Amino acid sequence: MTEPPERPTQRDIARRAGVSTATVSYVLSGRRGGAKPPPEETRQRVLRAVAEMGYQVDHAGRSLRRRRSGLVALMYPAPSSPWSDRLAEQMQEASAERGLGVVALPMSGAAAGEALLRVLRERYVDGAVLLPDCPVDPEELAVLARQGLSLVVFDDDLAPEGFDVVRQDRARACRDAVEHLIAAGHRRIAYLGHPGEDSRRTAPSVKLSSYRQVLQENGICAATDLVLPVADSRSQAYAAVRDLLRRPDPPTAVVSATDRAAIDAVWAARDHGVPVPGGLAVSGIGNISEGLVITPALTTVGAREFDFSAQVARLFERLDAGAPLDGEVMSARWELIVRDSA
Amino acid sequence: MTEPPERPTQRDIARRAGVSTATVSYVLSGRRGGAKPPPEETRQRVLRAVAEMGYQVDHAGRSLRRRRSGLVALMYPAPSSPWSDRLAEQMQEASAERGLGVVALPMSGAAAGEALLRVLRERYVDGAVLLPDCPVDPEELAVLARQGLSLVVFDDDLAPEGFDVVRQDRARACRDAVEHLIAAGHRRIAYLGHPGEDSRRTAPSVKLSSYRQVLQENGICAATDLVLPVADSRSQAYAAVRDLLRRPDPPTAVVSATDRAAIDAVWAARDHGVPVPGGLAVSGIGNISEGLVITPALTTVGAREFDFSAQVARLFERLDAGAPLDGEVMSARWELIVRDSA
DNA sequence: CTGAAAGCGCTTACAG
DNA sequence: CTGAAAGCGCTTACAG
Repeated sequence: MTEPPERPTQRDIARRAGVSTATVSYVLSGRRGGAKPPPEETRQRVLRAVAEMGYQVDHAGRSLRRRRSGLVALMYPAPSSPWSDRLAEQMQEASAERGLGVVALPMSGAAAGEALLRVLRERYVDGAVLLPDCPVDPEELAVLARQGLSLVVFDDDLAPEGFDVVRQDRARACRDAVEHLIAAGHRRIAYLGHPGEDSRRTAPSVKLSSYRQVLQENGICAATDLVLPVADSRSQAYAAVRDLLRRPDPPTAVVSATDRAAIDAVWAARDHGVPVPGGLAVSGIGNISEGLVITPALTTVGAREFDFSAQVARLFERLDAGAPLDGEVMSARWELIVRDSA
Repeated sequence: MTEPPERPTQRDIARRAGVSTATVSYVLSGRRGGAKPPPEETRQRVLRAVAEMGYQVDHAGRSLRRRRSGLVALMYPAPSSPWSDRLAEQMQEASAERGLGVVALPMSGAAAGEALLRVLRERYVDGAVLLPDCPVDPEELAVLARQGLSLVVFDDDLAPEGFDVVRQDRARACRDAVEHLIAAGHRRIAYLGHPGEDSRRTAPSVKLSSYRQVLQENGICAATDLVLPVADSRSQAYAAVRDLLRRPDPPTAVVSATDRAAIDAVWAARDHGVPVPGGLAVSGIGNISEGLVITPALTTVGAREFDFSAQVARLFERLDAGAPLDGEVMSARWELIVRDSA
């Protein structure tokens, strides 16, 4: 009794159980329009054949016929963060309840935007949540939404056009952080940014341009040698801040595009005898929980709640609605959270 | 001229361009067996129709027909880490070159193992890399591999059965770390572990059981109040170590299941006036780059190279091979990396 | 209550 | 060089 060399299909099951493929499908899916389900005896025969042959439904066949993949995606710029992990987890839970699956699309490198769009355009998934800074063309999103794709997009500028938009007001919050530093008397303020942040599609990013704007508004020249693309790597951030502090004219404050890098900025300063915030004030962006627990607690900018249930619920509302819904604007506002590091 | 209300199909394109669907398919895929491709004039007509109607190929239709999804998956236990991020990136790059897509499956919660298996069983992907501690039944993997799924599995015990296995020898390395602490005279050694680590399918995990074994071999009673499930959260790890140090009989050393938590253990100790390693020796597991840069540099256990190209290449070899390949054993050995924190 | 049949969108040997 | 046709695996109105 050798293992089946091929994957069995419903036809194989039907033959073995002595029923039609329709009956097999009804038994397996539990669906049956309004009508009664097959009687227990038939059901058992089918299930036995399924078990004996190791039958598994085929995703391609099912989703072609159903016109639905039963899958949703979470798309976010790499590297992942506690926030993207958390959202993935919440989507996972909500999806499992409905028998749906979740895939994550961490976008790294140049090809990432294209890969993301393919997943949406070719209908690998029925819906998706896009976290901020996903490199996609708003036009495209509107077209996809019109074709029935369920989309919840974190973006501060995009108008909702058949998809929902989550506003965070990141620019405002980032500006608040820089202004906070300036109000405390800082003039030499370094910025730890994402690599390539300067040349994004909607270049430069909200974070970097907020930094530049506020400096300019306050008559401070934004020295280019104070802008460092190290915020995605903790070790790079640590090393960069260490080097910064060794310069003849070190900055007195740092804003970091990520809390991770900000925290390493704090350690770098402390390790080199520079007190925080006395010698170097540090503000992060993102509000991860680690910032609360370090000494000094990290001043940062971000959402207060570690909770995306409203956004996830909205995605599933869209999925459940037969017809396309109008776009809605939701809020998950970022705020300046002043703690001890700045 | 309003937007098409539905997604156009190749039939629509064919009609518009005045050709057959076969020609449309040939033009779009660039495939043509051995034969010559359609002439330029026809090609242009088709491409124009595609552009005008906004045609996008349908993934379900294509993969049903091709018997391939053109997708590979990376599966790993949540939360993500620099290693999983890095592997995702490398898979992304290699896949983009071949016109394939990559999805990540971070597994969190109880339903995760089931969700993972569904993705593999229902053939949502053509292949996958499974990082250590994915909660799957080896039997299942063998069956899936036999049915032609390409699988590269990080596991120290599993025999390769139609899939490849990457050996890391994690138990050995973890034991080395604990022995290193004991050799330095430590007797009260705390362990920061993953939540639920004690009751895994193959319970308990390699890391925890290595810790317990070495203590036992050295006649040290493993106090249960020194085992804390905080290694997945930096803030929890920080708080836990802080509390540990306030006890009347604090531990003199800590082993952590993650470098992240180990690093926060270092900070917690330093913040509370306990020198590292003098007052508290700390060893991590994982070897993330951040550990190199902190002060004191983190002693840890892990792979030396931040590079998965051999494993990724092997996955694609499998994918490219028409027939199923035998299972191969690869090595990405973990080592004890002694630096300054222990 | 069950089965025969159509058809989801695509690809590909094959006939012309 | 191009098109008609079969068929991938599944689901579902529909006829019996």
